[in-house]
Amino acid sequence: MNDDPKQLGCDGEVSQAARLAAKLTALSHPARIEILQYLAGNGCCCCKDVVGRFDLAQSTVSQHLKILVDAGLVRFSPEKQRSRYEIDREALAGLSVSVSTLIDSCCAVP
Amino acid sequence: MNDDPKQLGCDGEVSQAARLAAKLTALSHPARIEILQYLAGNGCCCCKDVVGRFDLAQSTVSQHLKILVDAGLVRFSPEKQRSRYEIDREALAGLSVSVSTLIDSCCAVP
DNA sequence: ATCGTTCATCGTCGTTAGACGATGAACGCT
DNA sequence: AGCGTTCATCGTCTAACGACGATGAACGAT
Repeated sequence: MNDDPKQLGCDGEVSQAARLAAKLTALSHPARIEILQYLAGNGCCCCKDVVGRFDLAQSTVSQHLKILVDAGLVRFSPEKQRSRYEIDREALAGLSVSVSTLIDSCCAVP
Repeated sequence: MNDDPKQLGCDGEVSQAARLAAKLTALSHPARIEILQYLAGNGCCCCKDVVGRFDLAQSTVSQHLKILVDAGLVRFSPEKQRSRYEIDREALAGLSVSVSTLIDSCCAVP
């Protein structure tokens, strides 16, 4: 385990960390955490609902929602007029497992 | 639960999301995830060890380590010459709980 | 005393994030 | 047809990130 020339695996390990980091990036903003909680508490929301809830411009909220959608944490249905945003519970559960796994592996004493 | 004027709690909830977001920001970079794993696997390391492991400049590694330390995920002992960096397992465990709590609360059906 | 190591910090540079207003498309309603 | 709503997108601006090289301090070793 010490004879690696330089960094960390050819692709598998790197992209795994990168994938997790991408999802964590989506979660690493207070507004997005609270938007997620709001979505969770309200099942299904349109952008306007969220806008009315936070002190942010509509474009900003739309951006944050897009980031959450792109990260795969929120599902998006381009409804006719008011698009619907909904928590992706499976994805969130998966992320929870990933984080736990990472942290557990870091906390385990070798 | 719908009569809040605008955003989200006066301070408690907001700063809780902000605090979590701050820690997640530290975790939201592939290099830092891998540095964390490396520290976990090696108990206690100096900066040079990490530098030799990753394909990053010493100053960059030092920066990443500082971010992890500032987030409270890594403990730092300014040893004489080679400073020691060590995983803070308690903090990591606490973060794991925070993330799980957040996600569980988001996955719970109201 | 001098040299090599280690490391934090500074300054720089290019890129991205975060916030906003403005705009225009799509739609419901009258 | 015309109006109001909703929303994604664009452009802009500032601030922060990520990476680097250079520098200097602190220390061990010779």
